[in-house]
Amino acid sequence: MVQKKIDTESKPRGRPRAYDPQTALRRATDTFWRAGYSATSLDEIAAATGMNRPSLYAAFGDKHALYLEALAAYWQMSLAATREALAGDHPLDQALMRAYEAALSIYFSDDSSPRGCFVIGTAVTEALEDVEIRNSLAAGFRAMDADFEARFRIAREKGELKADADPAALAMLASATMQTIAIRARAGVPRAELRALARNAVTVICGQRAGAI
Amino acid sequence: MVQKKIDTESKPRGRPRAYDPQTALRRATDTFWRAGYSATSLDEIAAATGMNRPSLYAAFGDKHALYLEALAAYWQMSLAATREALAGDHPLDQALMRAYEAALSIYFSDDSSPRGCFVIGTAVTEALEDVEIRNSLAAGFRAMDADFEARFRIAREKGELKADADPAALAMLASATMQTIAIRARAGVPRAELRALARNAVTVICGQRAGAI
DNA sequence: TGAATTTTGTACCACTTCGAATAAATATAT
DNA sequence: ATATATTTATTCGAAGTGGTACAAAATTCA
Repeated sequence: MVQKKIDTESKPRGRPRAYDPQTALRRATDTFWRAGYSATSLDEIAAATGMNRPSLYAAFGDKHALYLEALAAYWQMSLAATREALAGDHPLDQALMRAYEAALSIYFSDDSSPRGCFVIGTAVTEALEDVEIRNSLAAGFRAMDADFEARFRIAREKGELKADADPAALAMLASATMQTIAIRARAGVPRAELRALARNAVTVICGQRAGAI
Repeated sequence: MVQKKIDTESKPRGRPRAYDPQTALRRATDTFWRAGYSATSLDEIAAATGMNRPSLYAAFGDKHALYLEALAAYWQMSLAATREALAGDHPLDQALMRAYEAALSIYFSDDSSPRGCFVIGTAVTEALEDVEIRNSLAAGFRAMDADFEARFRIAREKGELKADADPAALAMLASATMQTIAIRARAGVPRAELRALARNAVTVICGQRAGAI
């Protein structure tokens, strides 16, 4: 007699859905990811999700709303991955490398071919003429900067960085490194090369070799 | 009686062109710049250039060929600007800031609104499914990396950097900084903020404050 | 069993897209 | 003048676009 949760147990009235909204959104994301927002047609998304267009509209609204939902979900997943990589008590350089490795496994998550970052690969182009996408971009970058900066602040307190190190400046460089990896992945640079790039960047950022006179 | 140059003086046979290919290409570039490759129609380009579609075809070939030409011209202009900024005998930090200032004045060259980098804003999206664009991207990035690296090598020889500084690693970071500026400009970050970002990055890259213990 | 409800699938619509075919216009050469 | 050469302008067409209307299908409730 215990009603487990409201509406979790009781089946809805009409014809049941033939798709799972979660996986449908993931498939739609994959489709946008390859060709970008404008070059992706609703027919392609319908084919990828196995839904037909009216079902897409019922589930997500129009193409724009669907893309925004995909973008938001990607940010959430992506930022969580970075945050989790930076968490824990690893040394600074290892924590940074964990973040870049996490990013790389997203950028190379497609078996057939590397595709870089969904945000960099699809949202940046649209940002100029689309306020909502532009705002999502700005907010996401701020969040990533903040995550890096928090870690650098901890590092400075722990003595991993000199007392006069600038966490915000280092965070920008860490984000920039993330972005250049995303871009270069889409330009065809192989994963191993990007990993080496990340290692070099980490070395400089941590100040172990960045030589001034 | 002196024939100045072959075919420079002698007018061609038929109806003269109503457009200047140079400015037409520039206008087409501006159009792609705003909305990207896929979202820009030939009609919009025709309107922007004042040409009609058949004339566009006669002059540049199809949409794809036109875009490739615009992309090549942009790379040439953009790389020349960076190279010129890095040339001369300015101190390293000033030379780098000159490069970023040059980039900023390109990214903010439109009076109405900032638009970031043409490459980052339009080519990265298409790179995945378009080999020629992808190759152009890869080559352009290599060229920019090489330009920065050459300057860092000189800096090391001149004693502006420590003897064990890694010019290639620093060049990647310098390129990454350029790219993050390009991306953030398109995301709406104001110019002054990007200039400050560049200054911070230069400070770290030059090793004046990048503090390790 | 039959009514109610929700989703699916087909078909359709108005519009845009790229590309080309064809005719008109404008110049030079003879 | 007339022929020739080249560009411009109009028009067309076939395919694709996002979005919607509507009937068929599949389920629950009474």
